[in-house]
Amino acid sequence: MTLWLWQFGCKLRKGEPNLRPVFGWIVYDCQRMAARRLFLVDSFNFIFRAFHARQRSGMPPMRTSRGNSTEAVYIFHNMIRRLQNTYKPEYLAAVFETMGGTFRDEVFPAYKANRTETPPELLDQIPLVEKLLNAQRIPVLQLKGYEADDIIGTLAGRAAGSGVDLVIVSSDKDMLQLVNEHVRMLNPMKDDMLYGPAEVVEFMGVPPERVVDLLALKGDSVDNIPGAPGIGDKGARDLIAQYGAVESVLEHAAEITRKTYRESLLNHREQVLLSKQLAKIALDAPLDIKLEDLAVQAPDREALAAIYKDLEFFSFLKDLEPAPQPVARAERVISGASELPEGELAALVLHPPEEAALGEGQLGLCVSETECFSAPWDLRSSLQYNALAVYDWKSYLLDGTQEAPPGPVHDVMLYAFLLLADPSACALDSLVARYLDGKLGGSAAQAAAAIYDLAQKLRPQIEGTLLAGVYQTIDLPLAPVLARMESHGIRVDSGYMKTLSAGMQGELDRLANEIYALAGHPFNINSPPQLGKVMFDEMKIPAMGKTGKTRSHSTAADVLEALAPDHPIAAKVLEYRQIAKLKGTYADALPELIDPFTRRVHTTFNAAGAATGRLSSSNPNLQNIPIRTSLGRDIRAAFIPEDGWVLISADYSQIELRLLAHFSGDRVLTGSFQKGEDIHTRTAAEVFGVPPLMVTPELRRNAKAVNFGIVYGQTPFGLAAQLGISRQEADQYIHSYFERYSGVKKWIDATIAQVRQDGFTRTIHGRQRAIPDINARHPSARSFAERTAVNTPLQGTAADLIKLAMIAIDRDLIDRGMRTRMLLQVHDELVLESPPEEVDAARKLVKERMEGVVRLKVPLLVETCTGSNWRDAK
DNA sequence: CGTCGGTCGTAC
DNA sequence: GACGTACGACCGACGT
Repeated sequence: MTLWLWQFGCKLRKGEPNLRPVFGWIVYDCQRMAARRLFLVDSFNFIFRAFHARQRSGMPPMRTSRGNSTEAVYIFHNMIRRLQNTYKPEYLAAVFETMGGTFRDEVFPAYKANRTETPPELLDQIPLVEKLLNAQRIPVLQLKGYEADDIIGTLAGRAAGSGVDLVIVSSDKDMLQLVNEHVRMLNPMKDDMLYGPAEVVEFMGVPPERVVDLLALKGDSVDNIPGAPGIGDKGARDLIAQYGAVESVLEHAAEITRKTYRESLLNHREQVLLSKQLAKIALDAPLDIKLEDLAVQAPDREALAAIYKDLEFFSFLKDLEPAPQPVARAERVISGASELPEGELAALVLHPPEEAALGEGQLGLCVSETECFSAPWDLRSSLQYNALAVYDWKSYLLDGTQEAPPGPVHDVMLYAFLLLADPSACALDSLVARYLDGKLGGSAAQAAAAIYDLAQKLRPQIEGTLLAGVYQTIDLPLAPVLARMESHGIRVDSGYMKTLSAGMQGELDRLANEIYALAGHPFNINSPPQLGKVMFDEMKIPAMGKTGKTRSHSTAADVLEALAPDHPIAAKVLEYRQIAKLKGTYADALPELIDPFTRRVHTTFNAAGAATGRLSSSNPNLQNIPIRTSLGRDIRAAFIPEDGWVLISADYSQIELRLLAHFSGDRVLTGSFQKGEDIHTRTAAEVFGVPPLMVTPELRRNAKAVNFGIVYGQTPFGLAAQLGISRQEADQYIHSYFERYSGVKKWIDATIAQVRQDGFTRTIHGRQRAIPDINARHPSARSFAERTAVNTPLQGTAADLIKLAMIAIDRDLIDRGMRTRMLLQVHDELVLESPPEEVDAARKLVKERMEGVVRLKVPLLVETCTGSNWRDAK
């Protein structure tokens, strides 16, 4: 049997369980498509520094009840566990030095002569460290005659171009010479600071390839590298900046004006060259290791438990206890590819390795009514079960060039979403409760069994309906497109964002003090109840409205806006709120969500996220980045393209109103779009009975609100509140609108009547949504249902259209071998990034695909803009 | 100390 | 009650 895996999306590495239930030939979970990573731990380096840091801290030494020192073992083991949980590396090894000399001692016997002797209580712990590593099944690398640096350097050289990124875990600045685009250094002693080429320049003042030259000139007392006497850090950096490599500095030694430098270099030429030789990490150690030997494996739990007991690491011991797993059908554990059962169809689930589970994932498989299986899932087992073809699917998602799977593809989440049109009902446990009348078991095998059963139930309900077409032509083909967008992510300028945040904090402090002065005392401005008490009880400002549920005085923006002219505190609270919102939700939150390895922000697009068929975006939500206010647009400016590239934004112009024109066939509205008029100006002219040239900005603004209101089913009350006019005036606006746009009125009435009859509404493509409350007794519930009935076909059809355009654009970009990438979808907008030479072609392609996605009674119009950030690409 | 409903505010 | 679809920050009541 061939089982296909569809590897999707992102976020797994952060430990967020984000499994997508799928049934059939294909399975998908949500794993980022980034390069696999090899973590090499510079073990002694960490052990020494951690040990000495702890000793300096004055804490009492950590011992077992038998009196054995364990602190070095504890700290090291804890660090390894933290690495595994935080970064979920695919490959991991601990690198050690051997006792005895290296080639460096032959060229310079005094090398590292300054090193103090290793204290015996530390030395005694090294075998324990190795024992723990063995129990964790983490390979230990060492090679006689070489230092850990050389082993790491050699593997760094081999990693280049192999598709595997290397992360050196060390706090040794010498190691920075190895850094490049695919090799970074992670310093666990310094809050996991990650050094790429840019950080090396910032920290050392020279690029990685000049780190050796820097050390050769300034020397290193720790390793006893002599360097050039009289030349320190600053001097060395300046000389390198001017002349480059050490050899070149020496060549120009005679022309150096500063006397001490000139003479030092002329007199110590050989010593400097020797220093360079010592500082240089070997890239050619004779290592006999294959990458696959370093793949992370599940630990040997029994062995670990025994060691934890022996060392009295009781907190670690607790983590080892396996979680209880309910068994609902014959469930067994499989251990090898040869045991994979034969079968036509199968449901398969990949449970991501979660935070506490020691980096161990689970694979669940269900092949029949009676049997399901589970197996530990980590990289090693994926390789072992090579029938699962994990990496074929990875490459499919990366470049989209692989063949499609041979059989039908069933995704129960998408089926459920098409059937129910209710995001909250589509989680696997809700589906199990609804359709299987049961409870979801905890194991991956149980989840697979549930998916198997759900697929049997749901597929027949889709079959032969319009929903089958929506599934085949829209939702299923969109899935890999979304996965690619999530995987690409978008760059956020965190330095800029931090500056912005600091400025905002200043403003907040200033405003808070002014507000406290007006109130007479400090209070929590962020708390609506406290603010209400201050403004309406203490300061006796007349209150306007009450909030819905708690019946307390509302402090919402519209209330404060009304009070602002007479009450300075209201104006200041409004300003405070705006800044606090932008700072808390965006400026502070977004930099936190930058993936340290891709250096980009990877949102999750939820295909079952909105009842109308729209997508939703979360972690972070990139569909509500501010644009309306100037300060808000500053946030948007933090979204930037790849260096030297260009952001492209493509917007549907008035897509929902165009769909309204199409559906209603209204003469004025269709005519207006066919002639390419400014739609709000024309509406103002119609509603207010003036010639278009007489429409003032004020009138246009009002007409715009009316147009929006029509799409959302607005009431006179709502329009009045929106525009700050009387109910009677709002009534009049809406009345005139329907008089002039009688086709629209007819369509709205007919749509509501149809939903009353059928109980549901549909998009052009057949996506449907039930609206049971359309016949409800409660007038408010019924009105709500009527507004939903009008809005859903407009919003839902717009969602279907942009999804179809995305599928076409994605296909085109792949077929043409373009480097342009689609990054974001914001309901009626697509954001792409493009290398300069592709920008024009990409703009043309995107506009054509979006405008040509369907033929309506009115044209679709797409505006494209470019810029060096998202704000300017507008 | 964690969960959850309420309020408020961003987006389209 | 009053404008459709989302996500999420913050607060504070409530239960453990």
